[in-house]
Amino acid sequence: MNSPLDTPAAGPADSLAAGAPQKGPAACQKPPVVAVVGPTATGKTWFGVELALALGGEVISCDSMQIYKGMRIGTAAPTEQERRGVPHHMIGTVSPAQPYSVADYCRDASACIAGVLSRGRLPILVGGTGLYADSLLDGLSYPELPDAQPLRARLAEQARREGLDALYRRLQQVDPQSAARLHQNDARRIIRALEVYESTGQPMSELAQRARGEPAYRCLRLGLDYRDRALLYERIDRRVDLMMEQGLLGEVRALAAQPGVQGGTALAAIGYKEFLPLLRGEGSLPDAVAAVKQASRRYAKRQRTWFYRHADTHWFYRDRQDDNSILSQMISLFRNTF
RNA sequence: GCCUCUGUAGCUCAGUUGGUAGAGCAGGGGACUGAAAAUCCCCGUGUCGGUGGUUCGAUUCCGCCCGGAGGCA
Repeated sequence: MNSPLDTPAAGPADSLAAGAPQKGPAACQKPPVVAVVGPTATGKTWFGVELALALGGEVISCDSMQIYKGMRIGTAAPTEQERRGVPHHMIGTVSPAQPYSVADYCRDASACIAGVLSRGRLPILVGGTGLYADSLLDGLSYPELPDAQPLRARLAEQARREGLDALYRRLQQVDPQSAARLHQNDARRIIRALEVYESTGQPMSELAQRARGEPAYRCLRLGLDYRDRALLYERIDRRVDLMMEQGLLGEVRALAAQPGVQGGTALAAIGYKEFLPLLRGEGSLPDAVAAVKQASRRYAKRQRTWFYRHADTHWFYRDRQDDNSILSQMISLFRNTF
């Protein structure tokens, strides 16, 4: 078999398959996963590939937008060249006309991870969608529920007619715990909580408690970031300019022209939604490009907030250390962990 | 050279009939359990261009200086 198991560089899968000594008593029960997280444009893709090459791994994308077909440029999904022969999963696998949710992601990504492990390789989760990463890695379970779309549409319509506070008051009666947790303006979550109640007959707060499962993997979380925020913002700006050179506008046009994508999740992606007015003949190209850069900066900030609250993440700052030393630290961290 | 307008938060500007100031945007912080690149919450002290004067008190009125815009020669 010509797997990385044969190479001395092979890591976790190696120790798993060969039954090498583990740290900790329960360590050998759960398979290892390395996760590379952080804000956009911090170099997650590059480090993911480097780690895969060094440790005998395959990359599993953890990105709510890279999952869609036909969004390569705007989502900065890795090209064949950037992948350098490392298999990548969960990129461009779903039609942009199709809704896709965390639950779908957890199901599909777990299957992917199982496949990677069965090949004796290390699964490396790479991406910036915090909800997806935590749901998968912390073992949140999403039980099968009936399709919520019609109910959701009905509730949204009701909010438009009677006002959101009507829905909020209803939630206060039906699921006071969730209502207390949610802000009265957070339409998205209020509707979601009512959805859960209507379709299951149980308050979301109770279901969520029961859905808190055991993590399925032993996970090493690696975070990438810049200490100097201005530096990251410069990188974001440059990357957006590069996307324009690569033909982002054409990609948006092609995507928007497909049947069934209007109003869907895919077109809500940063780098796409900002060009929609332009396609209708409103606004200027420079303004749209500036809007993409700004939305990306804000997104990076939200991602940072999300990932920083996870205490067991090892952070690396690319403006403090050179990439090779970060990489070798990551690798030795990996060897000490598994 | 003369005349007019203008200089207030990172940017665009408002305002104080003289009691040291506030909006939008930018930015910052936070939340997040089936749309998450989504959705939502909170956060505004800055030599009011500089310097003299009038005044109990000037960012506000007056003089001069410096910067910007326009007009006339």
